[in-house]
Amino acid sequence: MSQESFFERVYEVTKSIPYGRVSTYGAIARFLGTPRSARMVGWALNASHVDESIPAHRVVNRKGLLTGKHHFKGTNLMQQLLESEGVEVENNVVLDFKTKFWDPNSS
DNA sequence: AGTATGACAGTCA
DNA sequence: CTGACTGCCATAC
Repeated sequence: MSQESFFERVYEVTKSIPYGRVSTYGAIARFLGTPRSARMVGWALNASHVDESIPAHRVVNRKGLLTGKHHFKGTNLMQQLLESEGVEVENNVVLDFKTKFWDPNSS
């Protein structure tokens, strides 16, 4: 079974997000087998800041809102990274979110 | 063991 | 689509 904590699983999935794509907490949580623990995903990503290899900026809530933007080093760093990958962001919200959305389960 | 917290999701208006 | 309320899970103290 899983010796690794819930967090490590979130890291694996988050790092599995392809370039120019974004995912949601619910999708990740569901991929882990706990669709109700979307909040845990956010918590895990909060601790993910220890590992810079985790593209947490590609993870947004179901509304495509960059909720964790305030958790990043720079206030505009998260948006900057997304735009750099081809993901248009306006007012902390991902444009064409449904098009950029990537589901680990559908992958 | 119980309480408090959290980068959410789903439902209702 | 947005705003407000509730529910759920896991971690930390």
